[in-house]
Amino acid sequence: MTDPQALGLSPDELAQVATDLRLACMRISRRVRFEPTHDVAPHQFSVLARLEQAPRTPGELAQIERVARPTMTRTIAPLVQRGLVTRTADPADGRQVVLSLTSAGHATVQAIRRQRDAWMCSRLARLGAAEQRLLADAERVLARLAAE
Amino acid sequence: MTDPQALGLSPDELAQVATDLRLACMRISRRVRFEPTHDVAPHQFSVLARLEQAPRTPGELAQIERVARPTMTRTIAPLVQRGLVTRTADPADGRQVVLSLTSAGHATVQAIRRQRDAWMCSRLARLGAAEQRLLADAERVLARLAAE
DNA sequence: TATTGTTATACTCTATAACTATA
DNA sequence: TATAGTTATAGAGTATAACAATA
Repeated sequence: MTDPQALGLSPDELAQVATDLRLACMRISRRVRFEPTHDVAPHQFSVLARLEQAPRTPGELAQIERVARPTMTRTIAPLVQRGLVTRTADPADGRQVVLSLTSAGHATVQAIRRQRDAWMCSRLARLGAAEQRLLADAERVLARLAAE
Repeated sequence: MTDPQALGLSPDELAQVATDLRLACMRISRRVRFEPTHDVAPHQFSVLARLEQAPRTPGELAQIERVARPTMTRTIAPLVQRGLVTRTADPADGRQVVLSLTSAGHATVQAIRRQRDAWMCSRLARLGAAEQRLLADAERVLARLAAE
């Protein structure tokens, strides 16, 4: 097993790739986030995306998003006021409130997602076939990395 | 030229890769940013990193970071107070102030960068040799994408 | 008494408008 | 008069502490 092709990168090479890959991901993330949104701030979008999966109480959302409960109260207020989220009383526990996406909320989440995808999609389209396949393969590894 | 290997991905495949790749980059970026920092907020780190390249005036920094000048004034203040940045008068133009990193500022930038790299580096190290080389190649394409 | 959610208050980051000093 | 920077003030987003309603 002395075939260099079978070996991983050297520690130095690995460190260089780590730095460059991290920077590239952060820059892409930044570019995507700076794309025009439907006047929905990042923390608001996070909440809408969570509620898209399933209705949640404010307390659950606070825990998921790792913010204090009063912070979530204030994050939710304008979303309810704008008609993107509805509040319903929990029949089983009078203390709790259940938040759900309205149809307008669903539409907003999808529109923002489409915009963000469009940024990446237009850039991928300009690449050559080999590079497109390279990124398609790399994406699977990156997704695993991010999920760890 | 009907060899399918020579063709790019189909529009549907491209859209799927765009979505997945974007999400992976955003998640990695988020994970890296959430690593413990030396009590330096993201916007403060941006300024320190700029000053590492070269000394700058507050006005230049405001323009580069795309914030209002008074915002930059307030961003800089605690960095000067903590001894990470020094202010010197511009001998050629009495209105201007030149900001530079102190040695403590340099050390802080490098320490934060090392921490961020460590997150990515430890994960790359666990990958197989082929995946490491795949990401090394993909990084070059991603960097180009981010720079556009 | 413990828990869910809100209100009260304060700190940080951002902005625009007004001010000071220099060109 | 124009420019660089700061100060004044205000609007979000965040936090902790105190409160109300319910379990």
